[in-house]
Amino acid sequence: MGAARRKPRRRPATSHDVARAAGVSRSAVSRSFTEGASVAAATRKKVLLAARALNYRPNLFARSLKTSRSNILGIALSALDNQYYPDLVQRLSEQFAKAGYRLLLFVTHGIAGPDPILDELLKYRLDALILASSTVSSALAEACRDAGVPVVMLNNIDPASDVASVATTNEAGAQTIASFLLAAGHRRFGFIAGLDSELTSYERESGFTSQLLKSGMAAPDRAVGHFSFEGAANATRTLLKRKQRPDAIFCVNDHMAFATLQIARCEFGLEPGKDLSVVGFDNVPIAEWPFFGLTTYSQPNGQIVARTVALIHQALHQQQPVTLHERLRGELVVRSSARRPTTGIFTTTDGQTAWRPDKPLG
Amino acid sequence: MGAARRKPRRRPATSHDVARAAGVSRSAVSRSFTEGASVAAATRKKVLLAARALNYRPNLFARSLKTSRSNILGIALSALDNQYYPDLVQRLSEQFAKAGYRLLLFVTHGIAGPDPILDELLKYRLDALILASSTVSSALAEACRDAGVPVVMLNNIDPASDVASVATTNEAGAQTIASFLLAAGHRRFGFIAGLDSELTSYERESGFTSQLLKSGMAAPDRAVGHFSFEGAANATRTLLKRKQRPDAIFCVNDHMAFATLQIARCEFGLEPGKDLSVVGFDNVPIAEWPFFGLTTYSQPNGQIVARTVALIHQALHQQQPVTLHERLRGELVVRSSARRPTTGIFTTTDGQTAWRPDKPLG
DNA sequence: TTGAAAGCGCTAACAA
DNA sequence: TTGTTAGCGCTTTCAA
Repeated sequence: MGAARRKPRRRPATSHDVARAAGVSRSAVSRSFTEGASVAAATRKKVLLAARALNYRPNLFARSLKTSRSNILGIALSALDNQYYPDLVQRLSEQFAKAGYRLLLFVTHGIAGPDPILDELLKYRLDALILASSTVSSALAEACRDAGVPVVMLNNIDPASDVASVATTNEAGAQTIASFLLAAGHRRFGFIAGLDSELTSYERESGFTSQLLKSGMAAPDRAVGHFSFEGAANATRTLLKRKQRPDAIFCVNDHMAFATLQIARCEFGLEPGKDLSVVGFDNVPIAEWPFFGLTTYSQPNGQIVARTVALIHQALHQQQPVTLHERLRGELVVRSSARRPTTGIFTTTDGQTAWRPDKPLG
Repeated sequence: MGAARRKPRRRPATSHDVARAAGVSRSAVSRSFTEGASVAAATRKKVLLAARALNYRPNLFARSLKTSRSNILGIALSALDNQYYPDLVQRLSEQFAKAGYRLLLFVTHGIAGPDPILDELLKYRLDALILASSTVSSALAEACRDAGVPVVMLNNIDPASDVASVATTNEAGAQTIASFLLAAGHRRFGFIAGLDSELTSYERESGFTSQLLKSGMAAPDRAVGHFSFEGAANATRTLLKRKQRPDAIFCVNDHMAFATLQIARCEFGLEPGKDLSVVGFDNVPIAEWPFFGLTTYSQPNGQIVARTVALIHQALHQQQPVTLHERLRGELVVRSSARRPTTGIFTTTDGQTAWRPDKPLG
């Protein structure tokens, strides 16, 4: 079947082949494929024609040897089961593709020390590295940076480190959530943490708690959910079994909030938004599904990605290394999983219902 | 802050640097980093020591120039929002990492013709290409194959093409679902297709319909959901608004089944598993969440990935190109979204509840 | 077991 | 604008 049309074509054509076919030098071929190089239009046309005929495409790895630019970016991820990441990866992939970069995937499931993956990362001459794994240490980031690879950490800030990072305003977001729940009349709060060692989790907890204390409330009853569904389910059971159970729970991310929502309803018979308010953080795509209707603080993924692209572009095209900690503001998206305050609700430009405090938070 | 400990280290160390430091030739360095090369133990130790001191790591791209092996695999995906893919990608990434390969990501959102992405793919000297996007044409696959890049298509078979593929037994799975629903006493069926042009969708529909007809039933009432949540929501509304509404709906994948479940309950007040049976296909991670409890035909992702690894290994280490269409059997995982038959239910070795027909299907 | 030498495919001075 | 030349960092014959 179709054996006749199979071309063996053992070795792909090289610039040498094209040069010969077009009757020019290899430099002319190279220049024809380089944006803004000085080639006569006629020459380029000849070359492109020959190239097409021979199915020639410049070998990027050979090019990278000369230019020391691979056009490949590494991206380190851990939990792809957390719905937040697929969306982020898709956006990053799209935006970087536009700029001529591809993403090389490194899935690091909870690696502690920097060493095992570091060798792997450095073997490929990555133009830059995006660390989007919350379990990855900033030591790894620094090692890469010291090896000359620009690094951007996504949603995983280490203020003590001078590695560039882009993140959401976790603390302000959590403060907004606290104010929102207070404005809705809640007085007994629960909090489900991710991992105590994790800064993102800490920042959100800190913002939430500080805002409650500032308003004269008690600190929230807390449990740790380990960023996993099962962990969050257990944390929810712990909180809801207390004699004085909370009537509002803030989960450090949506993934865990989904667990809380389901355990509350299925095991405790509590109606989210009525008997219990549940708020998450991330605004992952399925948060808007009718079964969840999760009220959650959205991460501005579009902006996060745009800034990441800009930062890496800057690191690649300027002399001095980028050392910046950027914070991007999200929005509290209001749905049905939490009771609504009577004031402060508005509609955003993209048609979502959101909430902001009447007066800016301290 | 910490400026003192920053090492500039402009250019990474090369084998030449290491050779000089260790007092050996560059060949000796190369051999020390090559599995099974003939080097004296003492020499290798010297080299490794010097390498460590200089932070040397072989440049994979330079190596690939000589060996014409990049150790990079391309993976083309479209819908990362479909929960099926993150799990697949994670498994592929893990298994291939073990074998020394990395995945380079190509997110193709519904590209029609082969050309735009083909150039991109071929610029990188990929050792092989995994096509896991259902919207990608087999023409693209053939173009890559003809360019000398082994291709494996995942869950996207084109029987007319001789490109290797690994897929689930879609037809048998759908037949099992039909039998399951029949055994549970259903007599009025609905079907939500993905895309009419898509073979996976067609195979599942064909298996479902043929089994119903074989049992003397009418063909299912059908609507097209375009593999999207909104599309499936609309398809569900269409089916449930009929005067003779179906009491069992098979959705071509889980992603759409979630939409059906929610529309049925939230907009039509139907209780899944009681008033209406809903069955999906894939068994994505969240199918087991309490709110869904989706009865669905599982894809054997572990096996799919294992076979993909094997196929690519084979294509890379043997002479003749691999041209195989592999089919792997899944299991109908029984949860609560569909009424259960009284017989045929059993527990699998990994503790899941599943169903098989009493006598094998024709 | 080791080193010398050639070359993988490309780009970038430099000179013409 | 073009071709010549010299590598980028590595592996791999081939001799020693």
